[in-house]
Amino acid sequence: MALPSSTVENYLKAIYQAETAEEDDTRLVPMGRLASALHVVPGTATTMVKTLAESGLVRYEPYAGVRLTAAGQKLAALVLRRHRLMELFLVEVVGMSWAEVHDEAERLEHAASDRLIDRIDEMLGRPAVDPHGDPIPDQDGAMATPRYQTLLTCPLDTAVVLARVTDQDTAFLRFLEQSRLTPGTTIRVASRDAAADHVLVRGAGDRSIVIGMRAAAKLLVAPPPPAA
Amino acid sequence: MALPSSTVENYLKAIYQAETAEEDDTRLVPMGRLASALHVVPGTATTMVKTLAESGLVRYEPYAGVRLTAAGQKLAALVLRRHRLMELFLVEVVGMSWAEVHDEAERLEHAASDRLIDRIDEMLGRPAVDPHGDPIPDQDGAMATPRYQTLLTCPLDTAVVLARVTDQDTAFLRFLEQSRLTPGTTIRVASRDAAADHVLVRGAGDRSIVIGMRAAAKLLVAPPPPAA
DNA sequence: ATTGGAAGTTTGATGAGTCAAAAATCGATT
DNA sequence: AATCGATTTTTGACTCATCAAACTTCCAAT
Repeated sequence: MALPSSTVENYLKAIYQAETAEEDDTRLVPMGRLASALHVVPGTATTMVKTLAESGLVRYEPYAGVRLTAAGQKLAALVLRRHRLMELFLVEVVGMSWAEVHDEAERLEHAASDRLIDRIDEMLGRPAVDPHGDPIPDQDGAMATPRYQTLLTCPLDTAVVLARVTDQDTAFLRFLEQSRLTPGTTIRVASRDAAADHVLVRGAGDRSIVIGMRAAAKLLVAPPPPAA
Repeated sequence: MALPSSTVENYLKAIYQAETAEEDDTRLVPMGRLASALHVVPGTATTMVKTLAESGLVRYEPYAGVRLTAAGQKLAALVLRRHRLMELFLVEVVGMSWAEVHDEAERLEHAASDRLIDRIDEMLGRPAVDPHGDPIPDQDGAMATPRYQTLLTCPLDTAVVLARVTDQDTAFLRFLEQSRLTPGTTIRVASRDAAADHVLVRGAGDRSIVIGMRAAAKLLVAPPPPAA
């Protein structure tokens, strides 16, 4: 019941993200997925998960997988809160690039006190989302979870607003930045070609960007806001 | 030669600070002092120091003590750089209190990348000292080390500028803040009484503050700057 | 010179987190 | 239903950092 180690925090975070990555959120997270998300061998994940289960943070079903308990969910959400507030802080206040803050926050999230995090939250005006559009949980671990469409599912030739990017890879983010595909930007999907495995996006300034379908699935969009 | 663990960083920092705490900087740091600074038992310090010696970061003389090599000094200075820039950043940019930033920086110094630290350095205008007056090493680990007097040694009834506080204890710092004894303040020592073990300070707004001699030794002062 | 106590070192053990590799289990296909 | 292959679990070992407690060394006072 002492304060969780950063290893424990990382396991909880990874389980949380694996759970919410699937729309079917009743499914257990298999050990293999968890292990590869954390860059450990499967045996390590099994061992760790069993101790997490003993702490009451997860429910573990041998050979089936793992799921967070309410306590584990709350802790995971608070880790995400620290991570996402830190990211936004690094972008807004420190002036770091959108693409590079993830790795930095990955370490700082375990070192920052609640006091510091709350101060940052206040400075930023209690923001709802981080620079990638990921929602920021509040002090109780509660967060809004809007359901977005992706560039694969949204209507063609219709203006939509890029709302969220579900991949933190630096190179990918740098590409998006260069292509002006950052959250808040209004775009439209011109066409999709399953055979070519690509999507043609009409972005800011009517520029055309072709991205693969795997990448397109990572770009979440919302209907444009009612014109101001 | 991989990146040092935060434990290694803490040992180097503690050795560095123990070395420079004494004016006679040719002396070795005894294990006991190091162990108590790090809140470990002496045996632990001995073991760790031997592995540091194998890495070439310290020179270790059994039963005598330990001293940093050039490599160890540089690494220690870079840890202090991260720590002190972080402290100043937390005060200046985040608006945290002088008294509480030390503990926060104690953890963040191990998590912040060089990139972040350099960005902070730039934001703050490449400052020379942190909020406690401690000098900030540059990227190469070099730092100015002015020799100050203390409230025990400076001339009586002479205006001096409080330059540095060599104790990071939160309660002590809070007391100093309350007493307006913060770096940059011009003060004078009205009297010293060895029998009473106290020093009478005339501070800002001519207020009188009586502090013990142990505390007085922690307040370093410089001659006042030539009047502007 | 001896010696007693302080300081330092060694030894054996522990806990956290990890890997490699052997063993067990599950499930999909025949 | 039997089996093969993928996934998962188990086992044994290892590293890092630590402590407790036994042991050694040093030095200052007799």
